[in-house]
Amino acid sequence: MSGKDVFKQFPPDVLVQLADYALLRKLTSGEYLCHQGKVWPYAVYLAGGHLNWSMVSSGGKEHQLFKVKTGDVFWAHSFFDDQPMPASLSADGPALAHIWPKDIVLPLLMKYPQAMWDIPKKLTATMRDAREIIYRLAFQPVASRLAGFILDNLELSGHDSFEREMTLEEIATVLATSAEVVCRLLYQFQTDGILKITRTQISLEDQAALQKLKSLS
Amino acid sequence: MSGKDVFKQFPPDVLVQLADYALLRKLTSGEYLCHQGKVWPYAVYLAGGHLNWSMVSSGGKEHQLFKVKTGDVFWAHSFFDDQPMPASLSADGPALAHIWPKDIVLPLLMKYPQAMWDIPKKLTATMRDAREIIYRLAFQPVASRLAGFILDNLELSGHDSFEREMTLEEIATVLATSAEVVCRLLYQFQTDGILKITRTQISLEDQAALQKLKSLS
DNA sequence: TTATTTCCTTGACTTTTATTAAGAAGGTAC
DNA sequence: GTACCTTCTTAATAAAAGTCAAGGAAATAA
Repeated sequence: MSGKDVFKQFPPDVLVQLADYALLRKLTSGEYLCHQGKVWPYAVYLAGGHLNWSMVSSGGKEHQLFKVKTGDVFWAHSFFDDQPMPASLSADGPALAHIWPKDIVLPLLMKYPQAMWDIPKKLTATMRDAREIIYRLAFQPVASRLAGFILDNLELSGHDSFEREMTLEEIATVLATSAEVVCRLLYQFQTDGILKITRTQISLEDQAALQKLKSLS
Repeated sequence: MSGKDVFKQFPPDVLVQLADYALLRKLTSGEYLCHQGKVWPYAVYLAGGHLNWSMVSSGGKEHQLFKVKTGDVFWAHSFFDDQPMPASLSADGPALAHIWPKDIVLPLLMKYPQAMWDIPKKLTATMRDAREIIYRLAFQPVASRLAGFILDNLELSGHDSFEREMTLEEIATVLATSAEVVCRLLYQFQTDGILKITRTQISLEDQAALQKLKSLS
């Protein structure tokens, strides 16, 4: 997710005006900013912390689709079509969000088409993310999805090992599987000489094998 | 998918101008309008026939995400970000498409923000569709997805039975499974008294049971 | 510290899904 | 009609994933 691109296209005086109108929401860990099923026509600028964008099934299972990170802008679906939100945003740790109701932002967008043009750009980026999620669910087994998840985290950490700050349960909601399966696969990877794991740390032993495991569809 | 909403927001003279600039593409069955992996910055108005929006995995499996129907407008991802297309559009039967390159449409959108505003609306609708696909893949077994597929087709047909015009192979690409599994499940549904099937026809016997099967996650 | 809770780990088992192979049924071309 | 090709059907088998249950390890609270 890129930064607050849309807002860059507004002239300075409008930015000041927007800052004035922003509602500040301080969120404690786990608190919800918006709920699946509720109409919520807002734009969000996340000034601090992370938000989880996740879906809950009728059977109570959860699937986390992506995170909104500090500095990101999030445009709620309801902002555009006044329909209920298809998923929920909840704080992953303490977070600070600036939010604007549709009524405030829409007139400004109409006045500054350059700013509005950044919205479809941003939505397209989100659609590409969704496409990746579908690709993985449709074509890749859990082991491949887990391999991809680990590679992403290793890249983020910059090292060849990382402390995971997510529980197995949370990882499972990202991969759309269960904690037991994640646990078993991690140890399987270790048995295969691909990783070394402790209770909370994962370190890479064989990058090529992990890459291969990720991409094998 | 709704109709060509965006174009309704342009004044009549602009619509004439757009009609002039449109490139006409006649497609024969199976022909591709755009290819996954290629940059393709166009907007499409489908004047006749259907298009399939589908993804292919590195292993050669296909997953059809949705159809573009007669009268629909399709905004290619590349139109907004100049990146390669994440999936392909191919003709499902003969089709006629009007296409406009980004260079032509973008200046007009900038001039008529009312028209541009319909784009995020449209993209949001597509994102909601993608969300449904993810929901089904993440939470529902193949049997539930098939139940939903049948219910959708029954509703479209307006009767309590329909001739399927798709092969089992095609249905399988929609449900992200294999033709054999689809076949077996159909006969399973018949055994359970939910459907009656022939080689090409499906008729409903127990709507409640099918509904339940669909929603059980 | 001890008690309590959460998280991790593992085994046994079941269910779901995929794969392979073979043959039958229907359609199409000649 | 016959030959050919596509599609459908079914069985056998294998692989993948989910579930349940139990116990251990670590973290946290009292």
